[in-house]
Amino acid sequence: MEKRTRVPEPTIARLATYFRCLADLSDQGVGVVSSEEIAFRAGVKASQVRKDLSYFGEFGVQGLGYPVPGLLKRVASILQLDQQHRVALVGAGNLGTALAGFPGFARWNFHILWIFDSSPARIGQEINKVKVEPMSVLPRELPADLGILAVPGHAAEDVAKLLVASGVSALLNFTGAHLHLGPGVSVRNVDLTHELAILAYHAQRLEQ
Amino acid sequence: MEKRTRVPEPTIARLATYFRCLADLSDQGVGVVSSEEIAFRAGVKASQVRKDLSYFGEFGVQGLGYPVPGLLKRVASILQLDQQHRVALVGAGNLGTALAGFPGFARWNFHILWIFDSSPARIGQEINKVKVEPMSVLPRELPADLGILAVPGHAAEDVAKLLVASGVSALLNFTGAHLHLGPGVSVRNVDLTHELAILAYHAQRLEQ
DNA sequence: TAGATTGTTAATCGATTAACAATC
DNA sequence: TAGATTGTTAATCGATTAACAATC
Repeated sequence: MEKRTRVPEPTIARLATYFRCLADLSDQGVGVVSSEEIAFRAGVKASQVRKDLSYFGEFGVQGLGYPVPGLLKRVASILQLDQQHRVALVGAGNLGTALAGFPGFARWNFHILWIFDSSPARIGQEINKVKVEPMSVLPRELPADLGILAVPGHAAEDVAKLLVASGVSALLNFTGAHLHLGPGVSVRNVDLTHELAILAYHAQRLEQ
Repeated sequence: MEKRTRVPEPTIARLATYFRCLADLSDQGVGVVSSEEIAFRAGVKASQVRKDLSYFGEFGVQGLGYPVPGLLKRVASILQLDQQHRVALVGAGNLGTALAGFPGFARWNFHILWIFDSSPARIGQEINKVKVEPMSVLPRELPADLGILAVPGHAAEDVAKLLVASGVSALLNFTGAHLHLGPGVSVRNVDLTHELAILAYHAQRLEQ
């Protein structure tokens, strides 16, 4: 086992993919799986799977493969998916509302427990059993580890700072704005228009 | 200018970020901008900006910077954002409905013109002025270049193939499933639970 | 002209992949 | 034992960055 090398970010992202594959295999009652099979399902190379897992320990049996239940548990534990996560959502517009009701979150142990918005029309409404609170109560000590930003781009940075001041240490940012935050906060940017733009670029090249 | 080297995928993704920065600058009436300033707004290095742009030509003036209107137009043209895009959406659940009404899409010239779903409860409904059609009409020749997959994971691959058979050459995949499609189709995967899992991993490390 | 900033090269960095010894 | 597959090393590949000559 490799000792405490920094784990590459792409490895973490792939681990989530492996988790999903392993959960499927587990549902199907498969007991042991090879890196080759995981790789095929995840769309990567087998050596990549082995390398990724090796950052965290030795989970396989030579000549045989990986015991599915054991590996599933270990990957879940690495990604903290064996724990309940409390999530604060800011922005109860179109997208925020959809995110609040997204069934995939609960299945992965992510629970949106707070929703904030600045629009009087939305404050007080209930979305998925959570009451929308005014943004003006922020910052407020929140026992949440994760935050989701679904506000307009121009408000992004200010709201991000309020969430961080409320105790959130990782943010999922849907605003498209680049956040200038300190090194103590982890950010993942999801920009839906960017994704379509990238596809538009490729579609044009594929049409020729 | 570099000649016809393959453009790295991360470069294309950053181009979308630059586009947004340039649009902001243009709105503010800024006439000329340096790679340094673009880089700061986009959260990258200045040399990265210059390198990225150099794949497509020379757009700057030495000693001065880049003329904002000109560069904005060029980047828009590279990403095909100067053209209307017709998008087919499959899956009118929680997420699909939110996507259909996402105002960012229209602003970037992406128009969802078709919505398909298999649930009788949803078929015939109107979402954002588009009538939901039964999935059973697919495949059908669609003058669409882009497709969005917002169906449950187990249906993902079948639906993807129907869209491809309908003429779509690029897919935005929200299902979390890995799609085994040929090389003639471009796919971007957006997996919201994966994003939260990655953040959960980092949040744990930041808390120590 | 002096100062500034581009475009491009070459060096660096980091991630992916192939290969294979270890071993079940 | 023979066959299979892991864990790990070393080679490859590709992307980022620094540096600087070109030039406005």
